[in-house]
Amino acid sequence: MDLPARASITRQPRIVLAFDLDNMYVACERLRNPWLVGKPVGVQQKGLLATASYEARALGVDKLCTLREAKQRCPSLILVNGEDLTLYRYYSRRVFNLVRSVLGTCPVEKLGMDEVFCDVTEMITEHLAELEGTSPGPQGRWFSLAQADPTEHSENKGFWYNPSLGCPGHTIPEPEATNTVNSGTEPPTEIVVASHLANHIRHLILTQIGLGSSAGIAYNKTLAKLVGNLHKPHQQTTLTVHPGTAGEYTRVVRALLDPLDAHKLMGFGWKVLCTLRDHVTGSPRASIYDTTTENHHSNTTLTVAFLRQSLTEQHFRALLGAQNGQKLWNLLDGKDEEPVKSSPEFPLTISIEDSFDERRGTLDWQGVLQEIEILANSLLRRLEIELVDGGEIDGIRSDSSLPKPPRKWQRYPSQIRLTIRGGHSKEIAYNANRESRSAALPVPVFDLDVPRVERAQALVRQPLAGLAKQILDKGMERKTVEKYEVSIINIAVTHLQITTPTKSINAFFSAGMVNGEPSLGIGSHLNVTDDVTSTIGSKRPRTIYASDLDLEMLRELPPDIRDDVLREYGIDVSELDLDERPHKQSKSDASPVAIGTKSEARPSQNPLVAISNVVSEHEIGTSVSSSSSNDEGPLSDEEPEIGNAECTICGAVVFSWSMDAHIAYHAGS
DNA sequence: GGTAAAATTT
DNA sequence: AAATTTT
Repeated sequence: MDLPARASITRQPRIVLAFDLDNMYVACERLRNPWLVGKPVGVQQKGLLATASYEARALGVDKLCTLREAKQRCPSLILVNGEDLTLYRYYSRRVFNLVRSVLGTCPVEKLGMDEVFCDVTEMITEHLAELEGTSPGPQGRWFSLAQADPTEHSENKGFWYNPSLGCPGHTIPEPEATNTVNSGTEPPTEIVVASHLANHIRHLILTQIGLGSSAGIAYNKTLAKLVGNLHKPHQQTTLTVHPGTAGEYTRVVRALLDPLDAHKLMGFGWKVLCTLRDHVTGSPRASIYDTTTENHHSNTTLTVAFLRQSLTEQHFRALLGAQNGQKLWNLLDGKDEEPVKSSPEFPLTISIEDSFDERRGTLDWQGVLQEIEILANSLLRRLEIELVDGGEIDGIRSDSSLPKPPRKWQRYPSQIRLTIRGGHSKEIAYNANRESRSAALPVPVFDLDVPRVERAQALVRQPLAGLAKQILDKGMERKTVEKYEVSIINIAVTHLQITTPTKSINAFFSAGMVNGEPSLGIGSHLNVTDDVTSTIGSKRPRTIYASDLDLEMLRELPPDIRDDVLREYGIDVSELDLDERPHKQSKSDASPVAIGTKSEARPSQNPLVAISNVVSEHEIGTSVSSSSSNDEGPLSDEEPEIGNAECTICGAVVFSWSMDAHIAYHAGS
């Protein structure tokens, strides 16, 4: 053979697409409530602005600023509460499923909520092989796709593209430069075709799901992601140089990477940068949390060029570990062999957490248990949505008219872990003060015949209360003798398995005893002491009216899940006239319903159904900063702050601000 | 910076 | 099993 002996231990370069959904949270909120389209929108999580729409950024709103700053800079900013992630998970999964169905057997990896990597080497190679010896017709080339999900997009078996037009969108280097400056090196056909494929997938995501995206196309993950971020909303960028062209590749990639902050490369996180900085500056501990700037990565920006010139491969291996150091060192040259790993159909862990400020997070033992129970309940709810196959598609029942199939768990977590971060000091480094304990997950939590609240309560009694005790009694800070300071509580289930668990726990549901002691009152109906109930959440439960819910949308839900939703909000199903034709509702006959604060732990609406989560002016006032003069909070008023309006078409009463969207809903159906 | 999840290290 | 690190 003419192959050099043991030619490449190193892998062949892969053709990688990296997709990034544009402004995902805002885009999702706009799908739920089209009234938000074109307006300056901010997504709020706790007291901060998690993200802002491009309109808002144009008006001077920075990401990562406090709500007060945001409102100050841009009074017209519309805030949406984004603490409940259900809606984003839903779209994230739809995008992932769509991409996977288009690409067939090619690996598709989900990175977080809004990013997807695809290794399309196989697909491109096969396509090119089929084209061998043929020439493009008048319409160009036909790219035949893997059999897509027939129910959702049977039309889309492929797409036309014109290879002679080069890559759609931006390229690096620019095509002119390729032709004139260099000796006419054309981009490899495979990367051009991959670029067309990426373009088509973006088109599908936009037309079938309604989300805009950006993409990067390159010969490895790091570079694909990196160039994808170069031109952001609704664009794509292709790095056309092939690693085989060693000289040119190095030149182009270095020109690209050298001026960048190394932090932009995957793997160069805060810790790694601190380690490197300490050794470069020779001043160990110079880079701990900087309280003056309140910035985690600090002072000196380390560029890729600087790192490569001031340190060596050996330094990297010594400082960061032989394996990891080598990988990171190679990254400085844009060398990255990380394979695109197919994301499993089910995650390996599922966790849920809530954060607490001093007000909410200074709790006695009862209070801690109460918060844990709320989280446990949310977690169980999520497990049922995501792990139980009850004919759900993307978390929503598909057809309520079919006989209900037996609800079967698709995965069984076997461990449960409780993590608590104590203390509210600003000084604590990002991840410090976290302690976790884990235990076997009692099998009876899978018994769907037992009401979820009961299973949640049982889970608190065993084993969560015990785990909490272990954590809190081992040197967690407490404010007074009987108050604990907690800033984060997280509950995770892990070790998800396909096989049904066997280990059984005696009398799991029998109330009363924890470790031989009488159990503490946990359920809200139990012997909760004094003011605990009334201080659930940072505000008093807000009064809303049943008519505030979008009845039209609710009617569309299958009865069982709809009832479940309503039950969750404590709404008496009989109050709502859901199964009959809509009749007039006026404010006076709508019944007040108490709803807690919005968060993942306390969802206040079905995020897929509610028209939106727009935060009222008053709430902004409260959450920004406690200039609120009374402990009750301004929202304890009987009157809703927001005007309602009655739909002239169906008579439903909705928020005034959502009427546009409501009308649009009629138009669309 | 809040939330979720994975991988790696101890 | 717990803690750390990254995205």
